[in-house]
Amino acid sequence: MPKDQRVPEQDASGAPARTLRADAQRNRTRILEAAETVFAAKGPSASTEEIAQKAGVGIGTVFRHFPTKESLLKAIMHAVAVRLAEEARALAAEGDPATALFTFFTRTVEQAAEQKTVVDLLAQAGIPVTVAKPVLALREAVEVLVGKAQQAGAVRPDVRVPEIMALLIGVCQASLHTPWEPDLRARTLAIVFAGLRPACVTG
Amino acid sequence: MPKDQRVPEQDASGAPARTLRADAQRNRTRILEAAETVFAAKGPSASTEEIAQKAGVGIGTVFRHFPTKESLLKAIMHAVAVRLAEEARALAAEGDPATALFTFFTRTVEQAAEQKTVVDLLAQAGIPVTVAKPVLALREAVEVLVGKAQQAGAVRPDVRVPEIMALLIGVCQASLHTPWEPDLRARTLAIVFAGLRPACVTG
Amino acid sequence: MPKDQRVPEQDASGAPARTLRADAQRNRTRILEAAETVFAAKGPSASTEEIAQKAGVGIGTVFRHFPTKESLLKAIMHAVAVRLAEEARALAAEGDPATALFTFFTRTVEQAAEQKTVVDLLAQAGIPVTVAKPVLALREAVEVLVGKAQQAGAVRPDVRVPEIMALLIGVCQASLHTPWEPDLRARTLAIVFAGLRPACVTG
Amino acid sequence: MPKDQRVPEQDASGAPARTLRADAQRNRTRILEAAETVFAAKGPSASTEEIAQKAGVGIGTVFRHFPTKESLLKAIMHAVAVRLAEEARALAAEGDPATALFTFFTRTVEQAAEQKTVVDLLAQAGIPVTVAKPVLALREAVEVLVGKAQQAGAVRPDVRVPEIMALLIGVCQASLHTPWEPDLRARTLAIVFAGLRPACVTG
DNA sequence: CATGAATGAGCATTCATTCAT
DNA sequence: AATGAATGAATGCTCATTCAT
Repeated sequence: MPKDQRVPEQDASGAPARTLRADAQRNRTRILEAAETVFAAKGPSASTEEIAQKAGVGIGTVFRHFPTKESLLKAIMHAVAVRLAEEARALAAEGDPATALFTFFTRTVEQAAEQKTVVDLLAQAGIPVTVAKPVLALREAVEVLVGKAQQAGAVRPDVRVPEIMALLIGVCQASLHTPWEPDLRARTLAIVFAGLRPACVTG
Repeated sequence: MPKDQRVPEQDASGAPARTLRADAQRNRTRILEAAETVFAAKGPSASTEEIAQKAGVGIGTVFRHFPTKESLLKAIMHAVAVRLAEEARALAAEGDPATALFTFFTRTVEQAAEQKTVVDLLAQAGIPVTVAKPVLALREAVEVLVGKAQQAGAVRPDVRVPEIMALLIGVCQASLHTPWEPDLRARTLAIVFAGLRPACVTG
Repeated sequence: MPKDQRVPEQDASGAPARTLRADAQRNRTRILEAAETVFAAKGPSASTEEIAQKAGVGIGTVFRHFPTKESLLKAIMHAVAVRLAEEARALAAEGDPATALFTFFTRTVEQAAEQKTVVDLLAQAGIPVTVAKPVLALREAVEVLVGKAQQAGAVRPDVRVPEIMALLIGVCQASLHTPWEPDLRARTLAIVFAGLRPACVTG
Repeated sequence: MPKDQRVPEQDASGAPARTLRADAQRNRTRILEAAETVFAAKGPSASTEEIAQKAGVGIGTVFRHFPTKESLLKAIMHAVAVRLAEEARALAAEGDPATALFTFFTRTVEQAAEQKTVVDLLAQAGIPVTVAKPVLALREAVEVLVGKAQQAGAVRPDVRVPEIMALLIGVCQASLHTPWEPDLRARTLAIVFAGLRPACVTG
């Protein structure tokens, strides 16, 4: 029945498997943005109604796009996961292997300080077998970074990915509850990074 | 017929500045215990009714003692803070200065893995100027531990308390979202501890 | 470029007094069929959206043809009424006057067991002055059947149409709530038919 | 914890398995009454809010007593079932065996004409194995009536209970959709009763 | 003081209906 | 004409909080 011009999906934004009319696409984006903002500010218990309002759409529109509050949350998580994974891959491709992991770590923590959502995502990215594809992609990207850092001798060879993820999650979480005074974040990360580097003679 | 012997408040339990009838005091304690259990299991969104039930009292009794759900949460946080501070002080008094901090850190993380409440507390204990007395007491106790560890040469002298608190919070939070496989926790802590120890020749 | 040949309305399908484009007519039919199926299965609380989907048209199209859910329901009722009236007339024309009424009665009940819609229709066909033409047509057709049955001596002369309609409605309704075990329906109808036949010596 | 005077449950009113404070009992009754009225008028799709309003209580109170809309409906059904079963038993005990069944039948239909709820109940009392106890009790009471009527020779011996229930349901349903003109109900019942009575010589 | 019934604002979700494309 | 996205009132249900018993 469709006689309208479909729009190819730019999947980078954690989007649905369907093609949408232009205006629907626009609304979908606005809803996601609003949701990201609101959830970031108030956590996942924020009301769907508020999101609809902030997005400037009716409540029904939100539920047409995301049939469940949880599905909306998931969509945002995916978007964030995709973004982080891209950053990780970019750093792995271009950056200095010896510092890329640390850079990624630092940037992610910086984002987390402002975006509760990043933290919530990472919470899901935890260590166990996570199902969602974008989250897995993120973990794989981090694995690459870790591998390169170890080959470059910047990270001890016996360190494994799970504990790095745990630390990443942890510092991000901490940043939520910590109005990092100017360089507290830097000092905290310095400790973690020092712990990751190969030891020397440690008498 | 006075079955009304007043009881002085034992302030260690983060209690109110009033004296209570013996049975009231008993109820207060039962409510706190129930709340700690329930909140630990389900997080702060657990329903007040459930707590009342577990405590074996009516809802009204809960609200008589804690006029707000939030005030109940706060009371528990205080209790936890007091407990942790005591552990810290005990370790500072008795333990080996070189390891006491690490021991405290490890124990706290272990508790956090089971007690969501510990994590929530630490979140409040963050870095900024926290008002609540018990929380301040906790931070002071940690300061002592850090000081001793530094004097013993077990922690780098330039490390300050705020970043240690941040790491403590972080690893605790992470433990919530991480079904720590057998020794993941140990490996994660190892990295943090390595980062805290004095470096050697680090060229 | 007129692909616009108007088509006169075949009123037998309970349709509107307008002429429609050929494709519109086709859609109208598909919607009615879908609605009959869906309403038959789920009753009148079925969602309009589901009907649109089953008909393979957009929601908007449904509402263009039937400006209200109720109007759609009414249209279906009419269609069913027309069908039943036709059956009644056919039986009156061809069948044995002594049994035609009973046959019609039986067939209708059989249909009702599967088609909630038939029951709903009959509910409207009740006894009072019903406005809708197709429903009146049905009642007239039944009147003919009754008249012939009475002339044939198969039905007591003092029986009137309203109570027959009431019984028809009733047994149909009952069939909805009664997983007729093999011949329960037959036994139930037998009682009704026995009640309709002329008594004998009844002392 | 309870220190208040409990009230023994008068189970005849389809009541819960709990004892209630006097005021709660009062509210429960008012809710049931309101619900019976409202459901009778608008069918089971009537809104719970409306019932609360009519009962003069808050919405929360309704849900405290009946945690689900369906549970409320069920409670009413039970109450009706109990009432009908009592009428049946009373007639079986005191009445003339030859007419008791017919009297019960007639009375029930009379009630149904005004109380949609009676009809809805009977719909559930259908023929199959119904689980709810009060409904079973009703069917058993009817069985007794039928048995006595057959022993008295007022009902043909080959008639079984299921078809009588089906007819009862049917006529009740019909009465809902039929503003029975003065004696239409009587004439309809006359046919059913004639069908139930032993035939004579029926040539 | 203790109790638990009552309250009602708040929330996720559905669905008939409207309207821009 | 057809489409399906948008709308928002309505609904069932939860839960912190109040208050009569």
